[in-house]
Amino acid sequence: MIIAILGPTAVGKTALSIALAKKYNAEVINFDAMQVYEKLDIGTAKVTREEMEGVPHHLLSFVPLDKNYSVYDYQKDARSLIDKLLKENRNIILVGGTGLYLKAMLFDYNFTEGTTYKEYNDLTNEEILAKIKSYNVEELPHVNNRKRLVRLLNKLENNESITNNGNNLLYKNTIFIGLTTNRDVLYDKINKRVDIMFDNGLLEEVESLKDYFKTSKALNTAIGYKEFIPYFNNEKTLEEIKDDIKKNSRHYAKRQYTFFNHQFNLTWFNTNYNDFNKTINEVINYIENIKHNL
RNA sequence: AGGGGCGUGGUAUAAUGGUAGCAUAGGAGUCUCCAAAACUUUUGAUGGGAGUUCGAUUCUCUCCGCCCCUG
Repeated sequence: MIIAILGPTAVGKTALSIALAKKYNAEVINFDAMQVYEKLDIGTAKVTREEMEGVPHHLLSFVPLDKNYSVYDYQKDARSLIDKLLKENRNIILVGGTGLYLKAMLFDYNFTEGTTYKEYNDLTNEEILAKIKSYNVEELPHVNNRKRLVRLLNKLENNESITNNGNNLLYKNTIFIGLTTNRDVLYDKINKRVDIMFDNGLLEEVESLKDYFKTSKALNTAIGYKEFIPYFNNEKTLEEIKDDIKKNSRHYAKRQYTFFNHQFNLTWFNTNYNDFNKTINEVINYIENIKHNL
C-alpha cells in the first residue's frame, strides 16, 4: 500500500506522516523538491531526527547543495526506491509539497534522456513562439512564459513527443490524502512558522551557506533562502526579508492548492490544531474503509 | 478650547470640474526534467450630508474622524 500525503506548506503533513508510518509500519519517501538537498534544514522545515521517531526516511537530505537535481532525476530515484520497497512488502508513505514530483513518480510521465538543450539566447519570445507555431502545435504556451517556450521548441527540434500522458497511475494500491485548513488559519500558521524559523537560527543557517549562493541553484530558488540575498547586499533589512519569506510562502501555498486539486483525485481532511489525534484517526478510518477496495 | 493641516480599495499612494491610475495585499487559473520555478487572470476605493454646477472625488458649507501647534 502507498499512502500519499499532500497539502500546502505548514499544514501538518510531517506529523501525519509519522503517525501513519507508525500505524502501518511504513517507510517515508519525501517528495519535496527542496528537502532533497543537504544542509537546507531550518528553512525547508525538514523533519528532524527526533521527529522521525525511528521511521526510515528516504530521498531526504541526500543531494549535495551545488548539484542540479531535477524532476527527471527524482523520477528515476523514486521509482526504483518504490519498486524495491514494494518487493520487500513494505508500506510506503509519500510526503511532500511538490506536486510535479509526485505526479512524475506515480503516473506515466515520460521524460527524454540526454537531449541537448538550447537556450535560444539570440531569439525573442515572439520569435520562439513563431517557430513553435510552424510545427502545428495545438496548445501554445503564453508568449511571456519563456521557460515553457524554450522547452517546447527544444522538444520540437529534437523530434521528441509532445503528447501528454500522465493520466495512468502506475501503482494501483495508492491512496491520496489531502491535508488542509481554512485559508486564514493557514496563512496565520505560515507567518508564525517563519517567525519560529528565525528564532531557531535560520539566519545562522543561511549565513553558513553563503558561499554556495554562487553555485547552488537550490539556494537561489528555495523560499527561506533566496530572500536573504538583498540582506547580504545591504539592500533590505532583516524584517523585510522575513516579510518576503512569509509572502512567498503564502503564494506558494495557494499554487499548491491549485495544482493538487486539478492534478490529483484526492480526499481532503481538515487539520484539527487543537487535537491532532482526531485528524489522525479520521484519516486512518478512511484508509481502513477503502483499502480493501483497492 | 483656539489656530492649522489631512481624510482616495485591506495597506501605501497618483490624478482630475467630465471613463479615478499605479503598487502591494487578497481571489481564480495554467502546468511533462529550473516546479519552493515560470507564467496568465481578477474583485475591490474618493469618510457622511448639503450646496454651487449640465456634471463634484475635485470648489463651498457642515458633521464625523485623524494629525500638528498653542493654551
